[in-house]
Amino acid sequence: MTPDQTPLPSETRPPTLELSERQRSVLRAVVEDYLLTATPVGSRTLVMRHRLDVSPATVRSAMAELEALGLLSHPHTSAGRVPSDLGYRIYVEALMREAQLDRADQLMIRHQFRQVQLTSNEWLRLAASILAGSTRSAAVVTPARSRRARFGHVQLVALADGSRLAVLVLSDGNVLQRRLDRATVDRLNPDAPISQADLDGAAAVLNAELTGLTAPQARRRGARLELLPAHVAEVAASMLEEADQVAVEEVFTDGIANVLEQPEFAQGSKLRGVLEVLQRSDFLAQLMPVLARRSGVHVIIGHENSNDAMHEVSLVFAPYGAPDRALGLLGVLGPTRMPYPRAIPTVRYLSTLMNELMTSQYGEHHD
Amino acid sequence: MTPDQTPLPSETRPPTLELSERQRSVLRAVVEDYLLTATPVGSRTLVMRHRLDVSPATVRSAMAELEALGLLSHPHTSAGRVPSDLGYRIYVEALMREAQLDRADQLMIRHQFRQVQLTSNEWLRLAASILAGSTRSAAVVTPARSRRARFGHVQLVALADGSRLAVLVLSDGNVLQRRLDRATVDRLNPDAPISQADLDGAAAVLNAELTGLTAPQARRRGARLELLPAHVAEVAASMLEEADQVAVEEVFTDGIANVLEQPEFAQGSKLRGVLEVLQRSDFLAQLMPVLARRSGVHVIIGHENSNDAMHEVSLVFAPYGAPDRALGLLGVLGPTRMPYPRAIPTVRYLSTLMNELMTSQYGEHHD
DNA sequence: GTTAGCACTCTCGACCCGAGAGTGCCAAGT
DNA sequence: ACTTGGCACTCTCGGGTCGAGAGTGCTAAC
Repeated sequence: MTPDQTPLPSETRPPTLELSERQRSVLRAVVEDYLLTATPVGSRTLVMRHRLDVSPATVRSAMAELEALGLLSHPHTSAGRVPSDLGYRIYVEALMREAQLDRADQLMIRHQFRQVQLTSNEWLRLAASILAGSTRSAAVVTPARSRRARFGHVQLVALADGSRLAVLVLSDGNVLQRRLDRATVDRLNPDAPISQADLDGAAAVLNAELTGLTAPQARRRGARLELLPAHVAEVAASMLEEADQVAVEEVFTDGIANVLEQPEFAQGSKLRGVLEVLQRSDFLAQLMPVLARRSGVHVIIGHENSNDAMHEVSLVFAPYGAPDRALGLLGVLGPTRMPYPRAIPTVRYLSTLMNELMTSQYGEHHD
Repeated sequence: MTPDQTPLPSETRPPTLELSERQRSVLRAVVEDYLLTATPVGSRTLVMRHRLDVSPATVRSAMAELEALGLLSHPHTSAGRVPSDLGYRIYVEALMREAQLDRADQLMIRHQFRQVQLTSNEWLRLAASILAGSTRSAAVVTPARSRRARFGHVQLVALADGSRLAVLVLSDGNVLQRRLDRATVDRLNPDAPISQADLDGAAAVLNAELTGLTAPQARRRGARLELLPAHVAEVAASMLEEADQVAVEEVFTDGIANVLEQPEFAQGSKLRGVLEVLQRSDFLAQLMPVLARRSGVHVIIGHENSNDAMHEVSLVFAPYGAPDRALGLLGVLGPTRMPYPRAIPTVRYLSTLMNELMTSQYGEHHD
């Protein structure tokens, strides 16, 4: 029942489970209290609020031990204790209870997805919105893309205004479209065929050439594309380029306002760096291979994050999509004082749900 | 040379131009000083910094007059003056200089658009990024959509996994795609034709039925769609539905972090309401008709905004796109202490640039 | 109409101080 | 050996005071 998280590259295993039963329950109580109140928690209030059947003095000594182990910290003498990043990790891995989302919540979420006939992008939007609302944190969802997608089907359409539309279906289920404006069409091929029939012929050539190839393979075969009519070759090259930038180019976020409300980020400038990193798409792109290595929920707490700007936030993320096909990311971002017991099951459930939706949408895969 | 802004529904014209030359120059100096420093500005520093050839005492009396007119306000006795919303408006309409973007900036922006072969959505992303960077405010860009778009061309594609892809080109240049998963295909039509030729035939029927119609017209003709094969009718209905929700469903924002840095929003919770309103798409949808009524830059300052949550922010927005075709919104959002002299020319330039791009992309229109 | 002078007001930061919370340690109890 | 009550100690936080500084409004003189 212990959930499936890992610290990132996780250099060395922390001195985890050498904790006594008392230490464990005190740590759990401190974390859970702090998650709710956001104020350092003292021995007295801890005993009262969590019905520990010991005296504050006993709790104090346990706290001192936990602090020596690096799981708790003191803002200053004579304030209560606050969990350290390591403390949160122990909590998440060993102390947190109930790692399953309520049946009721599951149904509610499912219902929202069922309610409307949604297109793929709006699934992502909805997923972000649900994540944000349910965890009161910022949610991030990236579309599912495959690094090794193969060309499926190309379709060329002649439009009334003289421009051309190219639609490319990839094997990972994504659809790319590119429009060639009339100026380009004219430049490339002043007397190009503009009948739909001609374009169908060109598309047939492209399909024969490209279907089943990955973008790099197709590029290697680029020389032979030169034989194609100029305006078709242009489309093909442009498509290749686009299919190749698998970088996460589009990110759906929601609930940034939630994080603004957290006392940790009350003076908004602290969030600035985080937002900027999040915007820079390479951050998520960089996260992708790490998360993709193993399915399930990954938790990255504070300094475990390799990026300096993220030292004060936690991420709860999961990949979704079939591991050998298109992969996307989905998760939440918040202060290290993140409601893990809520966030982790929610992210897990949503990732499995998205898996379901994607396979039902695109059918089983065969290759 | 006076720029082309309007207060929103603008109930009554403010007691605008009854200002003496002295009052005008003092108001201008106060606004420009405050835009830079964000601190209430006093008579002494004003005279020094802006080389007014009068004594502080003279400035003080002018300030008192301006305050009586409601253009300046006092945070408290014995602090400097701060422009009121009305003061900003007078400034924007009558006092602001140089309403043209530098040639250098124009070229730089153009260059960024030229540099990469971008698809339509990435234009929007780039536009938002440029706006945000150039004005140090939050930028908002919505895609161009037409309320009265007509159906252009429908294409149906049979995919390898048994699902169908429908691509619909609208007269406003937008391309919608919808995928029918295999389960739906099977349910609707267990022994549906799956050859591409069959789908081409069905597409031809759809094209004949729908081309040139608006979504409402097409819906009225819905009865006749029943004659179509079930799986095609399903696509058509689903497309109709999608084409009809012209609501601004997708909004590109950038630079929210910029606003977080402004002292006005230092304690982030003030931004919360603003972000929420911005997320709720109906806000922009509601703005659209107002802005669309006249092209050019519209400035909405603080309380001029009908929405309560926006009482402390200013918007500098412009529509883009041909007025009788697809229309989108583009602009920036920041504190009422917005750098208008920078923001207005930038928004104006970007809106004309997007106009250019769209017409060159989609060609001239004929109907 | 403009300016210098002047009394007045208000904020802001520094400082102090006491209350309160919480700790660490020690000695006594079980 | 662990637990507990007691106690001295430390540190923050809020309130209050105070002086400096900035800025105003008014008035009288230019």
